[in-house]
Amino acid sequence: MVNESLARILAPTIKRSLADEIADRLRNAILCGQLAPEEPLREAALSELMGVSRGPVREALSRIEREGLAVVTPTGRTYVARLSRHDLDEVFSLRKALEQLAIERACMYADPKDLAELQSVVDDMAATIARGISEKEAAELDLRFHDIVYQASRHQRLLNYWTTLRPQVYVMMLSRNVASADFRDAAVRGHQDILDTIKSGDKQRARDLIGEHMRVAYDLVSQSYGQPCANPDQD
Amino acid sequence: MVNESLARILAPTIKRSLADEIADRLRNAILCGQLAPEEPLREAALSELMGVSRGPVREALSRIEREGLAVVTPTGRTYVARLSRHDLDEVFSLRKALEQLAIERACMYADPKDLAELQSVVDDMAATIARGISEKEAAELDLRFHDIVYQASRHQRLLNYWTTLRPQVYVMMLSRNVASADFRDAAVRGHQDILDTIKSGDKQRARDLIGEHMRVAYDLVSQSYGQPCANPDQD
DNA sequence: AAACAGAAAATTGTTAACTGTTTTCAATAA
DNA sequence: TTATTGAAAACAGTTAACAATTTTCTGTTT
Repeated sequence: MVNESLARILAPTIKRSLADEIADRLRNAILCGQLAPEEPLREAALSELMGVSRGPVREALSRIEREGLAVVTPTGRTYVARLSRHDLDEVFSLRKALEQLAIERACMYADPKDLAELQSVVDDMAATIARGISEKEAAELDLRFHDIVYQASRHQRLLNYWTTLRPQVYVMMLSRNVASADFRDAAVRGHQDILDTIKSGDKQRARDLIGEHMRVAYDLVSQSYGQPCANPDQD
Repeated sequence: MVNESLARILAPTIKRSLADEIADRLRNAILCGQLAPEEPLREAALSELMGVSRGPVREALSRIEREGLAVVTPTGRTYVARLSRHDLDEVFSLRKALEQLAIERACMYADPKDLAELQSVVDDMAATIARGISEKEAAELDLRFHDIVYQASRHQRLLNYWTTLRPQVYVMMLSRNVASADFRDAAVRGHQDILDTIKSGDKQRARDLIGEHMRVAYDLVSQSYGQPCANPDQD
């Protein structure tokens, strides 16, 4: 066998089906707001617009639906999802449960490479905030940090679940307030604390910290969603 | 508007696509062991066997894969999944996180109908154990109890996640020991305790109880999967 | 024997046409 | 004007054929 870096360069090209690409393009269009909530997603129209047949579009729509970015009526019509406060509560309560599991395992399994990547994201955050951060940048840096935590948790199923929940979290973060003063002040310190706790290996403290982190994230996003829910989960 | 019972009778027939039905049949075949682990799932062969075209079969296979009952190679070949100890650890750690969220919410939202259904399952368990319970019956009654907890949690996304995880849990429970003496002795009391705690509304106690319940379930199934993992999650 | 190359078969990815249902719209009646 | 009906259009579900890729097989070479 040859050396490792050559193996990486010559590694088998990962097969991406048309459906994968179509799903990516649709997801982007929705996340950028080019496809607004409630807008119908018609297989025929999309396939024509995107220059492919209905098959791959159909498959892509099914993924977009799984990710919660589209909803399907009982009669099979698909529309871009409009996320309500109820959705917000569901997404964040679920996310909290997943993140707590992820960070516990990250405490056990994170290797130096994971830790370095986490630190690099925190540093990026500090630098970007210093020169003025946009909503989009704030959301993407934040999510990238958590992506690495899931990666470090060494739990394929957990990562899959996060991958399907992630786009909804992104949509909600973009609906304002994420780059607010509160965020700018707290984000760097908050994520650095989490990283330090992962390094320390203190699972219980990590759990508590990420729980609080989720509560803060929820509150921040919550302002854009009308009157809050009676009991936004305290424990 | 007419009366309620008539409305129920004349209610719209839920549209089930061919893909839905094919997925059900494939899932059953796998759960019954008629399709053994590693067995290839070929679109053409299955479509012929099941008397439909490849389209619905393709869609069904994608769902079966999502449920973890099948795996797809990088080149698109699909096989019945063989679940390893590593999968067992993943499934049960994830399940624990989901169940803890579910039961907390069940403490808040369960209505008398949910509680009655839970009690009825516990009673069924007692009766079935008294007359000799099979592996299959044990697994199905156990899962039915937890289904109701998720239903009572009033959390659509959480229920969806459970629905995709459930078949893997079922497979693992069937791989022996679930109807063992340990199970028979503990199952009824264990589930009754959980139900009573939901009734009491004590979220923290419910969380702890279901956490312990998951540990017991893990240990029971674990025996069939070779040497245990270093740290099967203690907290 | 083991490794390789090339042809043949098998299999998935993609497309386009067909079928049945749902939705829309316009004409008609209350 | 507001319901109701029926026809037309739009749409998703399904199928079958085609294209591209992967796997298997077989003969050849080392």
